[in-house]
Amino acid sequence: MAHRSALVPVAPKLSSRQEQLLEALRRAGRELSGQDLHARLRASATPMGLATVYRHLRQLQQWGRVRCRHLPSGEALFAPTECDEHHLTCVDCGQTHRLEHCPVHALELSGEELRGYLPLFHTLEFYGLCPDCQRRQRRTASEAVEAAGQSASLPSA
Amino acid sequence: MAHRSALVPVAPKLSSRQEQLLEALRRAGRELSGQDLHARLRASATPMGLATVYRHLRQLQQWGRVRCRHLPSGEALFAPTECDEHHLTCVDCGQTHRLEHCPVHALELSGEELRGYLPLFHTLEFYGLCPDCQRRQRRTASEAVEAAGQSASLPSA
DNA sequence: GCTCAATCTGGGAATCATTCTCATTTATGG
DNA sequence: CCATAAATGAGAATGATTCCCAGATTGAGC
Repeated sequence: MAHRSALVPVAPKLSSRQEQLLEALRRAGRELSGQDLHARLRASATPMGLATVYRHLRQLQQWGRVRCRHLPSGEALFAPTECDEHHLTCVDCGQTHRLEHCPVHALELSGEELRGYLPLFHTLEFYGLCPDCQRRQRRTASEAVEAAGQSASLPSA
Repeated sequence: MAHRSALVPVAPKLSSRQEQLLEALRRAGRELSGQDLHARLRASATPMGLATVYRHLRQLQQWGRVRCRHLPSGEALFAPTECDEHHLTCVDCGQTHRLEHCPVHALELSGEELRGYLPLFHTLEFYGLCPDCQRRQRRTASEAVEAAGQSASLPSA
């Protein structure tokens, strides 16, 4: 991934609260929601209000230091941009798995496609049905078919 | 893209309301939010309540007929899965552009990585700052620097 | 055509993450 | 120590989505 220092127009020194927030994200070792972060910092020596957490998250995102993705539930998850990972998520139960091997290596947009944007980060997310939810849905479907009262099939799963 | 017919466990005939919803999405020619769809259908001969819109959208998503992505604002946008496109979105103002050329062609997960999931769809989204927001931020930053009444420099990183 | 049960539907309340408001606190410079 | 600006957080406001439930619709069986 290209280093941001050369590109970002505002490459600001972070305030101590911003450092604190980013550090908490790094320590977590996994993506956290705004609420998660608030809860974690609440326990620390210098708690941070929810409004402040969200304010800084947005700022850090615009500075390219933090990226954000959304679960199917709508919950927003944040992580440091240097932690560039992708996921496989069940659209039913919401369970998500980190992908070990990034399926795309050099992921970049051409200059033309950039339209003058300053690139900050990207998300690549896969969605599907996890084995449990597949089973549950198959079961429900069978019941529906039975209820529909038919003859022939039930292609033996 | 692999056709779903062979894969999806429940490849159900859609109810007429579900067809109506999917058709509205197709006609729109762009991604729509649940609220958008509700508003559009409200005008039709057979309006659909908000609860029903969301119910069917979820169901269609689990059947692999509809995919969903989230704007930075958290708003969820839906589109038919056959319409497989990606975007470049400004993390500040939220403006989004459709990418004309998909930057990745064959995007697939290995069997091992699938963990038994039934793949339904994926999203690949790029985020950055649009030219306007870059300018605005540069301006703000300069003011800040002036206000800070500098001297030497930003201790680089 | 009629009856009954199961399903579908939509209005409105409930939820919940996020944002906004604004009074207070903190930092900075003089 | 004073004055001004920036940062902060408590709590209200917002807004999308989901939940609840009573009424409407459907389809099977008669």
